[in-house]
Amino acid sequence: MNSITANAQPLEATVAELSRAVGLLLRRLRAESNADELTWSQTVALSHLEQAGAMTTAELARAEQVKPQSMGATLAELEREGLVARQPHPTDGRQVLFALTSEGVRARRKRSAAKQKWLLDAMGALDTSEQRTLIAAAELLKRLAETHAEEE
Amino acid sequence: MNSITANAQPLEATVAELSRAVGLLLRRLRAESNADELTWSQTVALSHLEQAGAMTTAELARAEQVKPQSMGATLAELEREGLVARQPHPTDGRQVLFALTSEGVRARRKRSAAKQKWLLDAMGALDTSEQRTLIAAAELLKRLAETHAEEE
DNA sequence: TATTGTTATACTCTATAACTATA
DNA sequence: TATAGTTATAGAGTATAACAATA
Repeated sequence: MNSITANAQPLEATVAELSRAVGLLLRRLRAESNADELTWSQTVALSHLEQAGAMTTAELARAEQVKPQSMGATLAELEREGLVARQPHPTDGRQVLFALTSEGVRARRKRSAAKQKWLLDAMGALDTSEQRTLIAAAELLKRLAETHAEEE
Repeated sequence: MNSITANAQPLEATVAELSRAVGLLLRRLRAESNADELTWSQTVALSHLEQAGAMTTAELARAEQVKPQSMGATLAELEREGLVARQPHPTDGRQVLFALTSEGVRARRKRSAAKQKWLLDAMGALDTSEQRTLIAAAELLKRLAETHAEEE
């Protein structure tokens, strides 16, 4: 319809394909994750804690855009497994800080590599320009996910 | 470590970021989907049937890389809601073809636009080169998701 | 009053296992 | 025997609602 051939595809079709691709890939990531002892959600929570040192339930929930109750369930499970531990918040008695235990650190290091190995291998099989596309896309997808719905 | 600056980031970091971005976006897509009367999985199944006309449980399961039992559950729910109907397979008595009913077509058309409206809006807010990146990424993500794990 | 977290409950999505019917 | 589908069961992930403690 116009001369920008790379954009000839209507945005609707791209949205549909992108949605489906994202669904397929996440299902695959979860399935691979299950081969390990950590679930997908647990892995994500642990990696936040590894980066940040200690976070509250509410902070983690905001980072992953889930409800605090949902994150609370994930943290409770990790705590039961001894991978995270609570610390009192220094100034606010309502809040609870969670941090990796030494076993949590160990588990995280040991498993994170193996966990996403298939994706690493699959990405390694792409050529350099394709890898660059995905690096850029990761940033864009994050931005899309964080777009507010209440903009209309 | 080398001169290709766009690739200076280790692939591991990209894999982690891409995984997380995909998780965030799908969670968001599901949440928006719930505002509708169709769930995410139902929507995906309906769009396959809309494109293909009629498909068997096994075909749909393969297309979405889930087990036949899982797809069977989704189809059973859609059937209960009157959005899809069974047809006997012309030559194989074991197989069952599913197709959209007229209500299924109507529901699909009516809802598909609204369903992904926020993503359409969000993508519309990106510039042309960013949109192009996502168009290319959709294809790559699909390819990644379909990579076999058993390659090692 | 507002915020943080917890407990209780339910729904969606998906899997595995065991089964029936047909090829 | 192999394949398509169904039924039963379970676990992960998430949500909403109602509550308690603290700010």
